[in-house]
Amino acid sequence: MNKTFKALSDPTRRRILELLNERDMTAGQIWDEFEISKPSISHHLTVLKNADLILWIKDGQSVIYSLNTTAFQEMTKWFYDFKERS
Amino acid sequence: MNKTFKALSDPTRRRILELLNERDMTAGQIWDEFEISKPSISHHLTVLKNADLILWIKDGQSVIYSLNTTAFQEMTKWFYDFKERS
DNA sequence: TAGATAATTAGAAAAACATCTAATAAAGGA
DNA sequence: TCCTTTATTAGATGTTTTTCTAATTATCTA
Repeated sequence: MNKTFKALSDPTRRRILELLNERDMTAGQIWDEFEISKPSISHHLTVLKNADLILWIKDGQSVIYSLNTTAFQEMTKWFYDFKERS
Repeated sequence: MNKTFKALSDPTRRRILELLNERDMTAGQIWDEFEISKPSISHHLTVLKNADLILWIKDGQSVIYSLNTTAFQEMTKWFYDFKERS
C-alpha cells in the first residue's frame, strides 16, 4: 500500500491513470500526451506496474497498458475507514 | 489536490491521520507514538496542514490537532471516477 | 520574574526521486 | 540480412524530501 500511495503522489502518473481509464494505450501513445522523454514515461510506467496499478501485455513491437482496477478498490477502502466521509 | 496526494505518500503522515481518526491529539501526544524527533513530527504536521488534511487549535502551551474530513471526501471522489471500482 | 514545558523554525546532511541522453533489445518489413 | 520502429535499461545530474541538532517562541507556574 505504501508503493501505491507513492505511485499516486506524482501528477504525471496520475494523468497516465486517467488516460488509461478512458482506453488502453501503448507506451508510445501515452508518451504522445506528455512533454517529457520516452525513458521518463517508461520509468513512470514501471512505478505504476510495481504498485499494481496497471497491467500490460506485449503486442508485436508495442506494449499495451491498461488499468488494474483492483488496486483502486483497496485505496477506496482506506479512505472509507475515515469517519464522516459520506 | 497534488499537495494532498504528496502529503499522503509518506507512511508517517498516514499513520498520524489514522491516529487522529481515533481522537484529537496534541503535537506531543502524536510524537509519543513515533520514534522520530519532535521537529520531524512538526514538519509532517505542517505538510498535513498545508494539504488541508488536518485542523489545529492552540490550547495554552499545546496545539491540538484534528482531522479535516472534507479533504478526504475529495480524495474519495477521485478514486470513484475510476470505472469498475465498486 | 526565573525556570520549565510545549511546540516550531533554521539550517545542514543524507536519501530518494524525476529527468535527461546514450545505449541496448526485440520485433517487423524491404 | 539490414534498416526502422517501439520500448526499455544504464548511468548521470539536479531537485525534493526526510531527518537531525540547535536555537527560538510562547505559555504556564512557583
